[in-house]
Amino acid sequence: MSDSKSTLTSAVYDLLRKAIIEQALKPGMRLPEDTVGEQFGVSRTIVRQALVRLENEGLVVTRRNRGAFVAEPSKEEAQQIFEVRRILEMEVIRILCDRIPQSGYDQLRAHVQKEQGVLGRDGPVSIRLAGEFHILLAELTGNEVLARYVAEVVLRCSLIMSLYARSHSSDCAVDEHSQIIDAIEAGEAERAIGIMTHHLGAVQGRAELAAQPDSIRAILSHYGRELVQ
Amino acid sequence: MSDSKSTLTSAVYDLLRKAIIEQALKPGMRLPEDTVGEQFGVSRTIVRQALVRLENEGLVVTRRNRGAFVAEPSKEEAQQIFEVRRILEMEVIRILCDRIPQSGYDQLRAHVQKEQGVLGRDGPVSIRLAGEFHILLAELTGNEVLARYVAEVVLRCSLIMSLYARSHSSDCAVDEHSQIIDAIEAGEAERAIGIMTHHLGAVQGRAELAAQPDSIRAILSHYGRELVQ
DNA sequence: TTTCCGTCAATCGTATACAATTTTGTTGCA
DNA sequence: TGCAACAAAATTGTATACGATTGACGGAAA
Repeated sequence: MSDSKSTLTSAVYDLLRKAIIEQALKPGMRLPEDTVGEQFGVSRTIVRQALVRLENEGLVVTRRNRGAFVAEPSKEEAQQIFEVRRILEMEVIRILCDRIPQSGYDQLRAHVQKEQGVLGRDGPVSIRLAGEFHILLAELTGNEVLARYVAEVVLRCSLIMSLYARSHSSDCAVDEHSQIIDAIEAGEAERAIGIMTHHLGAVQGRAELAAQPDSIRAILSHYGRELVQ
Repeated sequence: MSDSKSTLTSAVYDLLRKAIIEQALKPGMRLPEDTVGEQFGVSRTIVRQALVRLENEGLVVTRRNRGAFVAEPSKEEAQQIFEVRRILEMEVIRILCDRIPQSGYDQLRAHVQKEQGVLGRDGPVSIRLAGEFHILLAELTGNEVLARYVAEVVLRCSLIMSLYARSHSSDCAVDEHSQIIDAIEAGEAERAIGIMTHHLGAVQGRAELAAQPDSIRAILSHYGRELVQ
């Protein structure tokens, strides 16, 4: 992903992205170029380039002369992202049932074990790991373009969950991850797709049920935006 | 796409992207920040930001301390992009058969007419229009995220065609565009998907048959790279 | 008290400057 | 002639500077 790109820009980009996904930086939060730059000991030039990349991926939005903010996807946008995610991941399953590298199952099962290791806790790590399982699935297809898009929508889904979901409890999710692996290994594409659809539907459902943003600042900033514009 | 960013960066980005798609800037060509900046009368700061965006979309690659180049997708990468395009566009058809705005057919037919208007000529305009038909289809789904990804892969396919295809003659393509519209209007999802698959297959086939890059400079740069690294 | 307007601080948009790195050209030598 | 080493030019990576825009605060008028 970061190719052989400029070290500093990619470093800032990686850190900001991780902070957003792990909810250290919450949706709606401002990201002043000066502040971020001082924090990391780099100039605004670097931060700005990282922000451009983050905006392209939908994790950050910028308003002219106002600066960058962690994205707060609307419910419509969230719906669209989930739809695209479902489209892509269904096809990932189909491809994997057709062709999967030898080490694939080992990698997947190892990842699930990592997930089970942090199962009780409801922290940022489990959020990140849950997403990374799906990204790993996509990478195993060998199609890097597909994997990149899957990674993008999975990350944005993590952001959406942090906005709309009350709890990230992914207890059932981990179990479903195992079921997906089993179904792929059995070559039962349709069953695997069914589990994945159900899995994503559950994730999406948890987001939609808790329709209210759970942070006061998100609510306020939302109302504030309506007043302003 | 460019959001509310009426900035210089977006202007340079748009111009460069158009130039790449229309093959004014050919794959492998260098894009020195100075030169581009002088050409458009802006500083390197602006150009660099535009290049960052173009790289994120896969139209440009940059090598550290070496600068930016118009992307030269390998055949493997081209294959992957076509695969993702097929996945996305099939789903676009399915969605449109399910729901399509009233004005949809008018917009589509108007676009096909524009394509037929430039049918004889084999110039950059027809290349752009052919791609824009598919982007328009995606936009009609109402799913902006989906539309954005479709636009991205379509653009990259245009780049691939300019690398690997001997001729861009899209005579049959225009006709197939009409057939796709008809099938959608008739509500025959599977037939529409069949036509689209065949359509994309033909495009992909034209690219693969002419497996040799048709520009000497592309060949040389490829050999050059092998020697250096 | 409320509303309007002006000033001000904060922050961005852009250009430029300097350092670091790569590429190129040239010279000397085998 | 061919190769190696060194010097010069070109180009990128990063930081800083300055003008421009925005939003906030506060005072004055209705």
